[in-house]
Amino acid sequence: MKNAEISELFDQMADIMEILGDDPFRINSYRKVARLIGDMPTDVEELFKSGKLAETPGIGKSSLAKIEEFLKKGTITAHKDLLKKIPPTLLDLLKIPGMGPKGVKAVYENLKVKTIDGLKKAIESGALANLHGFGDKKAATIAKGVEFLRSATGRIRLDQAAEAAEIVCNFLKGLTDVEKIQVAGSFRRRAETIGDVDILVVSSKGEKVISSFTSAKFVEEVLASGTTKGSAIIKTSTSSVHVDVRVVPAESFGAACQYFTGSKQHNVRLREIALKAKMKLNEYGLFDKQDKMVAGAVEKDIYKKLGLDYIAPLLREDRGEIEAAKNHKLPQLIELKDIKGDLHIHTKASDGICEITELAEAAKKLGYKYICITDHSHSSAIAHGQSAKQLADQIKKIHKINEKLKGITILTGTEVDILADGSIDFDNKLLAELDFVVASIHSGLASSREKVTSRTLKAMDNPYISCIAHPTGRLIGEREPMDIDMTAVIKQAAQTHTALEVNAHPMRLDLKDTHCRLAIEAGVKLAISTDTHRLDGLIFMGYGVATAARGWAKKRDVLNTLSLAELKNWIKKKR
DNA sequence: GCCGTTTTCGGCCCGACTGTTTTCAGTCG
Repeated sequence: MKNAEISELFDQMADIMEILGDDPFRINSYRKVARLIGDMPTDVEELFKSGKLAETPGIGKSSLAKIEEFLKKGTITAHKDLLKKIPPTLLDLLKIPGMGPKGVKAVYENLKVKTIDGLKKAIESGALANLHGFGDKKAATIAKGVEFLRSATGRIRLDQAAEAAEIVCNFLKGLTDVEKIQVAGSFRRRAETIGDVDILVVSSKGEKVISSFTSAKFVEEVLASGTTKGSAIIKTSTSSVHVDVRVVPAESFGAACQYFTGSKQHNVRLREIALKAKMKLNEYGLFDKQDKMVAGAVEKDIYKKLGLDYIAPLLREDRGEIEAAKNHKLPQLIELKDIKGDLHIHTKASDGICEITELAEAAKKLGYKYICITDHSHSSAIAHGQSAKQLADQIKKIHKINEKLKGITILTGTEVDILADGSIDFDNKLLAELDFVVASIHSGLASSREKVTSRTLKAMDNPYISCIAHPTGRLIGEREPMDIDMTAVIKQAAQTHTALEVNAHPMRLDLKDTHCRLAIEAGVKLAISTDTHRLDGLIFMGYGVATAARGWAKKRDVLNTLSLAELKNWIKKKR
């Protein structure tokens, strides 16, 4: 799949044109193509061949020709030509917070700085501070930016963002001048990684609230502190998180929620719709041509006045939700309360740390009707996988526990390894004893596209395998997904009556949102599971539900919204 | 570079904060 490479090339062309001072609107169209291709869950080559790429709004003749060239030759002439115009290392400078295209151009032309190391020297010698348009403070900001780039990956996981949001919200709740608090930004949309946490506050004492925030004890560093906006790095138990707090007037609260929730692309589309209707939309409200506010205090009213159904934050990515809202075709999204059980759980028997009964009791408190115990199979030696005998004993043990247990049922299961040749770690006779089987790949993740794909397809042919767990194997920020043909996997899942897992762990979120959407469109059931190894991991279910919902999942698209009887019937159909 | 229920040419989203300035440019979201 060449989507990521093509997306990267278009972004690079846009970067170079920015440094060269090219037409901003032209640059924007390159960025748009980069985003569109990067977001596509389907192989761009397939879309090109079927002619669907040419129909995609935002991809015109010129971009299409460049993409075609890349598919045929592996390079884009326009990209090579642009690269000749600047030293390629200037693109690294652009990644430094505080350095934009103008700054990069200025240091290159005036100081002959081409690299981050060169920039560091220019900062140390004072040359940067003496440059026209710069100064001591700006040089210091850029020096910090260089450090930031070296230390951090820049983006954090959902659970890390959640902790930061909780710390700051709890603090703000304690301030007397704060009337309302709302977390916005990519965290509200439950994007898979978060850049910074945006928190909105209604208050008439903006400056006071901001200065309280920036001087709070959890603040490591203050980045900005004005009358309506404070920006700081705060300390959590696992990381340092960039948090922005913005104070807005009550009459603009809804507009601010809308604006700061984004995504940027979604907002651009809304403002275009406003302009066409002779109105203006900004973070203070929606205004008619006499500049009179027609909506602002309530977020839903903004959408209503623009002629749209209310769009849930999870869908605000400009992936068709605006058209659907216009035509009253938005899905009724799945919610956490629809979940009736967790189908992927580890215990002490393999690499978990809990007893079966502890997990069952905790799940009961969450309102679940069933859980499935799925310890590893013996090939996963690192995870202390169970032998066939150990699994057989565990089945008996679970039956016994079920006899005494009230209010929740424990299903017997396993997370069985898909071996290198696509065969399964246990024989079918043993698998037939189990209520529910998830299968997954834990070895050879870096092998070829053909290999990892055919292993997965073969596993799905097994009548006892009800679900493929973490289908791409990615670990966000740590490990790339396998090079697996998801179109083929989804097709096979539909044909073989196999569910695909949405692993809810914030480090996995696998399937990801766009793959969820493809699976749903193909009629595949999703199983949202935590894959927990400990008690407190059960609460990650919400991230999985959000990811599925970002893929437009409704309740009926998700396996573990079924009652126990319905679930058993569903499993029986394949056997 | 892309697009069209005002348009095949002429538009293309909007504001806060900062720092370097003498009224504004650059960056960010």
